[in-house]
Amino acid sequence: MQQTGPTMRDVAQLAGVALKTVSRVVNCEGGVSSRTREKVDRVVSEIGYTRNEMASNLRAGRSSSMIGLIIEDLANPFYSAVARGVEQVLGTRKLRLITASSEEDEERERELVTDLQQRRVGGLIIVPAAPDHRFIGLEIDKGLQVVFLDRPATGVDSDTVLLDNRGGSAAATEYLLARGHRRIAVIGHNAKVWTMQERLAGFASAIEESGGRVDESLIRLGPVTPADAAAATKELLEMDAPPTAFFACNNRMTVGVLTELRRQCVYHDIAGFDDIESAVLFQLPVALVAYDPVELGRTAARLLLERLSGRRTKEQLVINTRLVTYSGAKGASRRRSARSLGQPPQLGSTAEVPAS
Amino acid sequence: MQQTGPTMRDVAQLAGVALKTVSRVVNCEGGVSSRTREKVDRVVSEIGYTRNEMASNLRAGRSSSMIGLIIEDLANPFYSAVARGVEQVLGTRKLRLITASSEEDEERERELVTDLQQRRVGGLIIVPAAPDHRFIGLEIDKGLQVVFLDRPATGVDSDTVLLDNRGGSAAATEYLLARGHRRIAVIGHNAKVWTMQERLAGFASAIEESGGRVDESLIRLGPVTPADAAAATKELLEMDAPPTAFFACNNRMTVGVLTELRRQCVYHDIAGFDDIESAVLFQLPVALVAYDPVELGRTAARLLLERLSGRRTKEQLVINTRLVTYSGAKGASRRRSARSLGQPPQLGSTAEVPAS
DNA sequence: GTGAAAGCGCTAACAC
DNA sequence: GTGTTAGCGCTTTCAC
Repeated sequence: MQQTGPTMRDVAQLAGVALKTVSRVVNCEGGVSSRTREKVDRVVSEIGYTRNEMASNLRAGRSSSMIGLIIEDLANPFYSAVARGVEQVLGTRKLRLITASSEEDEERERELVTDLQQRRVGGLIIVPAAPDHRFIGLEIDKGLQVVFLDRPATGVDSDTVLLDNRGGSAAATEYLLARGHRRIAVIGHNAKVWTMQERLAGFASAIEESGGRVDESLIRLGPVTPADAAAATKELLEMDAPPTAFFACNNRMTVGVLTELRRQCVYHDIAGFDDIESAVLFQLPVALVAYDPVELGRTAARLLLERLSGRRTKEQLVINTRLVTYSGAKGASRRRSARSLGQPPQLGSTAEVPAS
Repeated sequence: MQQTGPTMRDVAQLAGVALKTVSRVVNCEGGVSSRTREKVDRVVSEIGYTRNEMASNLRAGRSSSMIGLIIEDLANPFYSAVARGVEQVLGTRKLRLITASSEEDEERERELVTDLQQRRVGGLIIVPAAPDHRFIGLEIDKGLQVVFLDRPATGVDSDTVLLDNRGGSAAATEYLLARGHRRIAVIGHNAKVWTMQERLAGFASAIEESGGRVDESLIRLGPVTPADAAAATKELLEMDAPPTAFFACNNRMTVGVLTELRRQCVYHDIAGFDDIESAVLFQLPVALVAYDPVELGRTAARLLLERLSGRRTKEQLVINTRLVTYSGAKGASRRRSARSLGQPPQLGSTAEVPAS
């Protein structure tokens, strides 16, 4: 773990120049004759000198030129796509990304914030896990720049980037309504999660705008795994007046519902939140709410860069979604038979997509 | 970007103690009376002091207690799972992870290595992109600790963690052979990639061990997207003596082959490298070579920690794979009808799974 | 138990 | 163009 290596002083000594001259050359500051520069450069590559960024940042009173990203789980493709988007934007400014998974654990989230604060990151992008984020408010007051992602933080005011959960869910629901369905089941997980609440709200608003009423007996909240969702689907189908269509609140729910429908050879209409890469191969008709998670990350990173450049206003951006329908037809070579029920993905828009 | 905040001196002054005493308290060094400690702690939380890790590491001559992970693309679920595995192991030692995508670009890879070296990371885990890694050899000689992941690096000698590409491919091929196939097509991408070569070698060895011979006319290398793979499949099926089964060298190829087979309503046997999450729903019989990418990451991280603890030998570990078969039967509630043709996933084994 | 002094590797501010 | 001095925020060393 000891990492010493040659220092600027070593280079200066060997090149027979002053420390500051080496600094000038290494940092391309100019004001050095080309003869001197070459001499220094030669020594640098001879002894394999690498500038110590920690010392550099310390002396200059800068942050560590790193950004922290606290997400739920890096292995989740949604979050890793977000991380990639962040990375893309940061790369243009020579900023590096520290990724850390909170595992939805409130205490771990706090620890990570503290840890990254100690490392003097330039800013933080956080998917809020804790129910209360006032502790981050304190850090923000002390000068930490923060952007919240995917969910709003409670008790704090800072930039936020969200998905259009309501609009997307409403569009999916309208799709099912347009196909004549009046008994639509909803399968989703934990209603405590903000995104889930939003998706339910989108569903409800579409139903109500169509003049219908939400039937609570058709709503099943709680399933986590696809197997849970399949079981819930089975139960729903055994009702006296079973649903004729399904709205699945995320990709795992969609897979679960599809699995059960297929098992029973019942081909009800289904719509779901989140696109699924290999949905073409399901050979079942399904409409999915798609969006670009990489763009979510990029947007958050851009907001953070703006803050680092001095902006102090609070922005809230909503990333649009689009409805993609997979026909399920056997010979279908076109994957997506209808698209963009909402506007195309679009940035900088603070407006939510109205239930069209 | 200026991040000053209160320092230890401020705390010392306000608490009426010496700088060193604050340091002792903050670092839980002991040798401080509880009265003094409490006094210091109070000031710390009053003014919201956070220790500056950069300064701490600098003075102590330590590395930055961060590890760099250079992969191809963080948005690729394979790599993000690897990253998660690395993160899990590092977390136990208060080490943070800097993730960076090389985008398979040789120059970018070099830049990232330099950048992370400048930040004085404790070590590096790299998925080698460049064809030649002698430049990393120089850094290793200077004391950088490196573990290579998923592919061996050429021209350098350091710890390496690989997948059992050959064994997995051989097992997949044997599965097809056991089902009576003698004309097996292979669809894979760029043969310049090491993993692809290994998979082809595994295929060939299985064919040859069965007494058969590899028919070059049935091998299609080049496809990148599923659409490419589908087109290649179409071509193969139009041959005078078409193949009766397919071996797809990665998940995208598998999806492509399946798409085309389904389009033509031809239900040939197919085996592929990489598991696919929603393969149950394909409703097509398929055998996939599965493995645990998180374990790959964990293993690499463990090797790196060992190096950081002083080990100087060179280890090469191979992560086993297993063959998972999806029946494709309509009412199949069991997802996996046969499994573990090879040994179960197992660590620390340097032996390749023999073609069983 | 506590503290004063020195200095990690570098850059800012000023001299020459 | 180049060098000198001071000091970033902390830990080390050693003295009391």
